[in-house]
Amino acid sequence: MELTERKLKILQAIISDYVKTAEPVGSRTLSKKYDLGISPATIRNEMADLEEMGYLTHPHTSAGRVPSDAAYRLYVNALMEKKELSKEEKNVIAERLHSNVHEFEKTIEHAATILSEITNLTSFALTPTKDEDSIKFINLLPVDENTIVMMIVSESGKISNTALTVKVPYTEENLQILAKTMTYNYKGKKISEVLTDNIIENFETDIAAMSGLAKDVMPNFMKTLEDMLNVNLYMEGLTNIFDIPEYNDLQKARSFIEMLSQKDDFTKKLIEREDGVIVTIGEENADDIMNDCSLITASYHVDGKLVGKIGVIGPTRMKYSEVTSIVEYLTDNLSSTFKLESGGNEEDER
Amino acid sequence: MELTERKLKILQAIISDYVKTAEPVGSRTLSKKYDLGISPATIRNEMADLEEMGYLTHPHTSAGRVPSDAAYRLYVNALMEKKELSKEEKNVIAERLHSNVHEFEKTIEHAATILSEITNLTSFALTPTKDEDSIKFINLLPVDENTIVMMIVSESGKISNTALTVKVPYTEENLQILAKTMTYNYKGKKISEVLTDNIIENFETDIAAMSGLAKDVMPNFMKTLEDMLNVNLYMEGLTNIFDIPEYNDLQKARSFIEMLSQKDDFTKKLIEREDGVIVTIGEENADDIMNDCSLITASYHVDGKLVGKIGVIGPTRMKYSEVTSIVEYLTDNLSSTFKLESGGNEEDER
DNA sequence: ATTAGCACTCCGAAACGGTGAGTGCTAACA
DNA sequence: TGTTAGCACTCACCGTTTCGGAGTGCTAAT
Repeated sequence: MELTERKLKILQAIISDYVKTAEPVGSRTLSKKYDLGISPATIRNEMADLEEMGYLTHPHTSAGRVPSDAAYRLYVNALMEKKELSKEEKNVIAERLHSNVHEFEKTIEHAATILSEITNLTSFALTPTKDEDSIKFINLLPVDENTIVMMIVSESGKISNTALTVKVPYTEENLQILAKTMTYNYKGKKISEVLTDNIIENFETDIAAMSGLAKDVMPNFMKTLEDMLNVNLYMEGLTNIFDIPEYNDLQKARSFIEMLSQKDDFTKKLIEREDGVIVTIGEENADDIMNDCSLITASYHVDGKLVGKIGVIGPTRMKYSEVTSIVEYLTDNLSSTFKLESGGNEEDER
Repeated sequence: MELTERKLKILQAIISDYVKTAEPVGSRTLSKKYDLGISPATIRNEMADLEEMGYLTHPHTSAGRVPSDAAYRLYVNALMEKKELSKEEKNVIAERLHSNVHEFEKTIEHAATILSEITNLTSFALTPTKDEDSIKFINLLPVDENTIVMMIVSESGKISNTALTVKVPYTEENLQILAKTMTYNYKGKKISEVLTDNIIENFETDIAAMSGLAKDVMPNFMKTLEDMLNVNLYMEGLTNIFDIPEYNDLQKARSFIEMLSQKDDFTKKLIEREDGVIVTIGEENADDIMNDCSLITASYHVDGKLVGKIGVIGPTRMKYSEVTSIVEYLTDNLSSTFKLESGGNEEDER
């Protein structure tokens, strides 16, 4: 069967109405509210066709029609006109985002807050995966007799440090030497490689002769590196779910919240998604428990290399056009923020 | 009216039964399940008395009795016998806690996880308030031409650092001098005082002559100090609420989750609570939205000075005896862990 | 091809009635 | 005088029924 112009119009009207009201939309309502120039009966015929084609469903015989996942997909791919955010909207977002840039992670978190407040959905933000990140230098600093601080700075500017207790006495000179040696050995190496290869072991035997210090330091070194690879997930507006009619039911609200509370699982799912603006609708989500959700994510870049993600999750019935635009604008904005911040000199246009 | 021995026994039985079943308990059930040696009719009379005295309520005429907040309070204060945890239980907790001590904050977070899993309630943990913490030393380290790292170590062992971009060129010597001067000026001062007094301004004028470096460094210094004062709230088992019959209702579950999602507010409430093991029941909680929750918190100590909190929140119907013991044991354990960690000298068994 | 008309379906809200757990009261009992 | 058995009464709960309305699909007329 052909998807005629008229069918598309009707479909669009149904989607638009359903997104607003969350009620199955009937032929009468449709012909009244949207002047399509045809009578309810005609619309009914068309709707029957659309249902046959898989774009509409029927909660039950005597109810109106509801768009299927396929309908939303069609809408997102073809029908939807990208909503250009107005100047004011853009300003609001940009201003709010920049009102709070003094720290990297805070900015990311803040972005999630903004996103949630604007869309009234549950939003999340993922700090960059640092697989590509490499070690810039390592420093060891004395604190007191049996405490030292190990500091690791990565190429991307991430700093991580740990206090560690050493059992053997140390001299400041020893520390310096160990730090220099470590820097010399690991500088430029990818963190993930340092962790997977058994570089550490080799190194330990090399240096063992020098001092027992290394024995105290190295295990912590690895742990700290692990921490540096960890991504953080921020989530905002979790309780917005309660305002959404689809989830006006204890079971559904429960499973939604439980799903998002499994932060590790959810993080993994997010990391696996492709970069760029990605929309997955209902059953397109591999995971069963997300089968009546839609997920919109977009990736931002730090320094052109590291990639983090930000996005929203909500019912399949959502304002795809608007939300997509907002998510996209936010990530663009984040990317450019982090380009400026890290380098200061923006000569490259990639 | 007198609270006779028998009335207390009945009350205790009612509480015990209600805590288990979450169903209003009737006179017949009571006389059958607990051999009090009196008939349902007698129990009814006593229950009527207890109701008059404010210890019981009636959901409706023909329902069993339900303990009031006052009853729980009485129970906690007088009736409850402190449950001594068994050796195994203690071992399980201790082992789990110590399986993961490589980092301070992680340990705290981990404690919350354990607590939630054991009690099946929603648990939380608060990192110590650092009002009392003071600065130990400050260091500035070169990274590249226009990036340096500022590291602040506090008396309690907390380390915090930030990368900052400096606009003026610097020499390593300059950094050293600035760091030394800062350390000299702030060492031993409480962080909160440094932030509130306008020490900074004075300092800035002092040092202005030396280099423009200070201008780049000082604002970041304050921000980092602020961050160091911030406490973190970890929460676990939020969705346990869904398994509790009292919250088997969208409205209630919603308000519970919303309340706990206001992390800032909730944190404030926790900080304001006294130290030690504190139990607040239902309407005893100042906040309206917590009027049908009970809150059990206890404080742990770091290095004998800083105080953090850990606890659970759940329906007023909870196993006070058990939960209190667990919370207490956990905090004791945390306190001694952090004593060991910082000091190294363990005088206690284990 | 479109539309008006009509019988039909089915959800959801409201009304109904029976059941059972539990109470309060009274009178008998030890 | 405290305790208990008996009994009438209450009321949430649950399944059933009823009814109206929104919406459909089909057919026949335009």
